Amino acid sequence: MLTLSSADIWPEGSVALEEEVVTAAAQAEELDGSMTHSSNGCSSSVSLDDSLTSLQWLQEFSIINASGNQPVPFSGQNQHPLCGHQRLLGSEAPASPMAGDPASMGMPHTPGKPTSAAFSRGPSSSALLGLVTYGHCPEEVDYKTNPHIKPPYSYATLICMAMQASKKSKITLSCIYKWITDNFCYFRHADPTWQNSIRHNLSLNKCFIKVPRQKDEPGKGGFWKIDPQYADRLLSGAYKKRRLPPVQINPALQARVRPGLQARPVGSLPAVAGPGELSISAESQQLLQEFEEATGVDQNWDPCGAEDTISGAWSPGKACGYKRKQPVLRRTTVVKAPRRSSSPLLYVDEQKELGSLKGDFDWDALLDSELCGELSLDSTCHLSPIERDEDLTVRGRHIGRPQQWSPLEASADSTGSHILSETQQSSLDFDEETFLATAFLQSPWPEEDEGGQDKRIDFLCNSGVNLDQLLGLGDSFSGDLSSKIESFL
DNA sequence: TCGTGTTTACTATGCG
DNA sequence: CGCATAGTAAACACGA
Repeated sequence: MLTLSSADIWPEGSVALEEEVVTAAAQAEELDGSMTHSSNGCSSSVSLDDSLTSLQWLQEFSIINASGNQPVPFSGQNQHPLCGHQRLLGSEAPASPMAGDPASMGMPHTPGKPTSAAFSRGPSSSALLGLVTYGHCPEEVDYKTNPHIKPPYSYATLICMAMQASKKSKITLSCIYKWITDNFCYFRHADPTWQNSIRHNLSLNKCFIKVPRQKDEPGKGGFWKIDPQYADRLLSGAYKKRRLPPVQINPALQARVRPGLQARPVGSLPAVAGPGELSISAESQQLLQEFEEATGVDQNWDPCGAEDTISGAWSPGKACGYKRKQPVLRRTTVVKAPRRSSSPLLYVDEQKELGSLKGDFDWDALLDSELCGELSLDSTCHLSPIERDEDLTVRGRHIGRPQQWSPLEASADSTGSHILSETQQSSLDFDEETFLATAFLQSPWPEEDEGGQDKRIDFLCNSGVNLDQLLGLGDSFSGDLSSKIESFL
């Protein structure tokens, strides 16, 4: 039994265990296809002989472990301290198993999976909410369960997060894939070309260092680690994802939600969902129609894009008005058929192979983290102090109080869904997103009740991770940011 | 065959 | 407008 502390493994931790980690990771990879272990407890002690094979390090990212054998931090509805509206936490997930993942309708649900479903309010509305989440900010979208909204993080950041989440000095490409798909539902259903982008990013980005697999190590590919000197840049948001278009909806799912839409007038919706389609209540359809009318989504919706979607050749850019030129036949005269998205199968396979997702990355927990316990995200995605009157400045940006809600928010009633204007969206700064995400990574425990605190303490006791280590994260975190967080804590 | 890794090309976006 | 960054697509090589 070997216990790894975060100081040992991330990001500049001792490399004394590196060989063990590599070997264990290789073993884990060998068993990758059978990673169906359920959590064998919440201890953060990492046992090389079993936990690495079960990727327990990912399990440790379960913030609100709402599994049936774990106390549920939240029960019922909570007035979310951040956004000032009703939201359901933790315990809601089992009650509405598919709430956050309408695209997985019919898929076996893992009871107690900490699906946060921050703004999903039931199976009928969740799909809609995914669609109407306009100008989303990460704290308003449950990326873990919302298959419609592409996370606003750059691939480099996603990779970095995966690496950091792994708590290992190096991880395999497949682990990166897995972490991303585990924690961002979007990628479970998206065209798998994002994996190409991940690989492209790993190869091209100086931040990532390839660690070749030892000769005697079985498995494919090598390991990847983050260059510590770039880690802070990544985590501090220096590597920004370019601003997102107003709406990034997974057209593959959009097509399922709105089959045959192109044959209908703009703004209209199918009255009855057919087989294999998502069932959307009339109320939800009304909301969606209102949304479309308000935002003009359909005005920008290109039926040709839908065709592309049907054929599986989709990219987020295409879905949001990116008029790609006619494909230029370069380097080859052979026009390959567009790759059909294998995401549904992928998802099925994942469910079968992986069982419960190991990489619980609960965005609700991010919201409810200690950091956010005193901060909120207003409609402009700015952090706002809740309990305090004084304003805050994060990374040079003023943090204001929530000031306005979109009209559609009211129409979304208790859903609490935020519909942000484009201007508001444009104000979304990746620094803050990364800040929050990183803050979560460092302090992923909600401070909502004793159970949560107990778990946190338990983790700290068992994992050998102290707060300083969490806050320090080597050089991966800029000092000013750390001090700000510490001041919040 | 498939996963992995590299490379090139192109386009979009944001910013000075 | 030019540059840097980022995303997408594709070709290709290599090894398990």
